[in-house]
Amino acid sequence: GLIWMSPRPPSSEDWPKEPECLARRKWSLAAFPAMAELPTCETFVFLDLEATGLPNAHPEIAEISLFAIHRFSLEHPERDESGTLQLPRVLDKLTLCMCPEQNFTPKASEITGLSNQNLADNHKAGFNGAVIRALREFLKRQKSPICLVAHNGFDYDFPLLRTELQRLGADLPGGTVCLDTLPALRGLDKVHHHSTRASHGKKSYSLGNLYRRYFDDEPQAAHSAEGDVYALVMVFLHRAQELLQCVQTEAQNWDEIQPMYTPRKRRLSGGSLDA
DNA sequence: TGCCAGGCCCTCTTTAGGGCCTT
Repeated sequence: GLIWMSPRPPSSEDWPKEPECLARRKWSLAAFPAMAELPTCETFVFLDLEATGLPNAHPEIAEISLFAIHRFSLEHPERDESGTLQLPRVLDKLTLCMCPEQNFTPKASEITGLSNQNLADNHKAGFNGAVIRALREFLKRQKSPICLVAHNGFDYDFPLLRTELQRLGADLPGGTVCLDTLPALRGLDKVHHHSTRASHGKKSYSLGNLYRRYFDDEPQAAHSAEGDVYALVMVFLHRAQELLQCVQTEAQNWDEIQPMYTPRKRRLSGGSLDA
């Protein structure tokens, strides 16, 4: 006879016991099956965007930087004689600059050092087909599955990148997942907090402050895309073992990332998207 | 003219407010 394989709703027994960073996570039905099927990510692509403003300004990307690092280098960090963590093997690095059509907010221009005038003076093209092809080819060179990593990425970098891609009718390769180091690190600290409550006051989890706290040093080239990716890689590396565990349960499918805003469609420039 | 992010977290909380975090 026919055996009816009813899909069983997730029960508390299905919730991962390890790592504890997820003890307080609120599970959504949408996230659950994806988590169960998530294969081990091979490559971690750390990324950062500089853009014309914050989400309320409907920003456009002006600079993007990506460092591709294999999980092996994150699992086996190297230190120099003094014990200082060394930047892991960066397999490929891509930094692109583009002239946005949207005006920079004064604050965005101030902190990034980018401006519409300067990018136009340098005859820089916008976020176009050539950018998308470069991104795709860059990702194609990395062993999959790929996990994108960004700080506050769920609320900023990933939705904005999705918006810019959507504007040109493009998207990233299927199967890509993404991780946000901001909630991941907060979650990790929360788990251990009860034992060290009095030791630190309120901690800032901005990328710059994490870097200062972990390395007792000033981040270099802050608010350049490449400088911030460097800081992000080092911050990740400092807690790589824990964060790599979090990926299995905290990562989201790229397909589930909602665009930051609905873009006005733009004519594709910079050539066709066909490979 | 009037609009102007938003999800998460903490707390003097849950009938709420405010700060963080990203540019």
